[in-house]
Amino acid sequence: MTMKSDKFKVDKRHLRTVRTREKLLVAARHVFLENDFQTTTISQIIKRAGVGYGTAYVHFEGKDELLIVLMEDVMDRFHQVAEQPFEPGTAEEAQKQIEQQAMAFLQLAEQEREMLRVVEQAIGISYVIRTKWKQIRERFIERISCDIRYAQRTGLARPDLNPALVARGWFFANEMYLFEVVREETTASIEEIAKTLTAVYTTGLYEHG
Amino acid sequence: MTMKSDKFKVDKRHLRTVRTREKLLVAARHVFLENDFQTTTISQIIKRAGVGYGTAYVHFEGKDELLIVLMEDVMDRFHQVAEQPFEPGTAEEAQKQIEQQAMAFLQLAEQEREMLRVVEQAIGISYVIRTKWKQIRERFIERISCDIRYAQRTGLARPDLNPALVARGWFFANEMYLFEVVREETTASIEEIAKTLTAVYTTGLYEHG
DNA sequence: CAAACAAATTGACACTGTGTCAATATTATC
DNA sequence: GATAATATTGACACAGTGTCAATTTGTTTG
Repeated sequence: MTMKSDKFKVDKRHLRTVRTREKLLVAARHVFLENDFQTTTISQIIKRAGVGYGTAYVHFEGKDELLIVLMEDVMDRFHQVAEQPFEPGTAEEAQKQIEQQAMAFLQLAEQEREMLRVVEQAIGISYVIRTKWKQIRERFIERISCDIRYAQRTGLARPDLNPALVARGWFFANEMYLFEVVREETTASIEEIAKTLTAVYTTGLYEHG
Repeated sequence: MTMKSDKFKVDKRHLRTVRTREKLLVAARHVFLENDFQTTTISQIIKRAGVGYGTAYVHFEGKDELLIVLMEDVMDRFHQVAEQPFEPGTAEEAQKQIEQQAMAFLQLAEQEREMLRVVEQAIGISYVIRTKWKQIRERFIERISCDIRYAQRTGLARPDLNPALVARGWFFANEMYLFEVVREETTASIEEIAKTLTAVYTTGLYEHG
C-alpha cells in the first residue's frame, strides 16, 4: 500500500535519526534539571544519551537549541494563558478576570518550576533563549494592551493612559514574581500575590473617596 | 615629620600596586563598554592595561570583581535615589513624590546607560553580580515598603494590602523599565513612563465613581 | 652599598569546554 | 553484492580560565 510505503515507510535510517534525537533530548532534560544551564556541558549530555560527541551537533546547534526544544511545552502553556478571553461587563468583573489570569500565570510558575529555573538562567546567558522569552513576553503584552483598549472603549478603564505602557508595567510585575515563585524565594502564597498585584493594578494603592 | 613618614610615606612599592590596579580598572572599563560582558576577556583587559596576564588575578578575583568595583559609583547613585524622603500630607502629594522618584530612577538609566548595559548582561551570567544587584533591589523594596506603611498609618493608602508585596510589584515594574531604557528599547519618553506607572500604582487603571 | 629580604609582576602551563570535519559505520538502492 | 546516501563518531584546533614557580623591583639591614 502506498499509505504505508509513503508516509509510514519503515525507514530504518530515519527511525535511527529520530531515536538519537530523542535520546539526546531525554538526556538533556535530565542533565539540565539536575544541574543548571551554565554548568551543563555537551559532554555530560552525550554521555548520558550514550552517543558520540559530534552527534549532538548534528541534531542541535548547541546547548541553547537543545533547551529551546525542551522549552516548547512550557511555552505553549504560557501562550494558552495569554489567550484567555477578556470581556468584562463591570469593573468588578474585570478585576476578577485579571486576577484569574495572574493566578494562572503564577500557577504555571509552580507547575513548571524546574524547567523555568533552567530557562531563567539561560535567559541571562543565551541570546537565542532570551529572544525566545521576549516573544512570549511581547505576546502577553500585546494581548494585555488589547484588553486595556477594550476596557477603555467600554468606559471601564481610564482613557488617559497609554495602553501599551500600562500593559508592559503590569506584565513586568507579574513576570518578576513569576521567577520569584520559580526560585521559591517568595514568602506569600501565589493567591495573595495575584490578589495584591491585581488590586493595585485595577484600583490603585491610595484611597479614593 | 611623622605625618609624612607614617601615613604619607613615599612607599614606591605600594604606589606601584595602586597604579597597576588603576590601570587595570581603566582598561577594564574601556573593554567592557566597547564589547559586552560575555565576550570581554582578561587577555583583552591586561593587554590594554599593559600588564602581564597573572597580574589581573593578583588584584581581582576575575572579570566579575573587576566589574563590581566599576559598578560602585552607579550603585551609590541608586542608593541615593532610594533614600529620598517621603512624607506626603495628601494623596496628591504622595503621587507627585512617587512620580519624582520613578523619574529619578529612570533618569539614572539614561545617564548610566553604558555601564548598566554591561551590568544587565553580567547579572545574567555572574552569581556575584546578581547578588550585588539584588542588594540594590532589596534596599529599594525595603524603603518603598516603609513608605507604604507610612501612607497606611496616615490613612492615605489602603490598609488591606501587604506593603511588602505591593512594594515588590511596584519596584519590579520600574526595574524592568529601567533596563528597557538602558537597552534603548522603549518608544515612550521616561516622563511618560514614570507618569503612567505612577498613575496606575497610586490610583489604579479602572474608573472609580 | 651590597647582601638579604619582601613584595609585586609575569607568562608558561594545565585544564575545561566548544565546534568542526575527515573517517567510519550504517542503511538504502540498483 | 556493489554502490550510493546518510548518520555517527571522536580526535583536533581553538579560546579562555586560573595557578604558580620564576623573575623583577623595591626595601631594609649590617
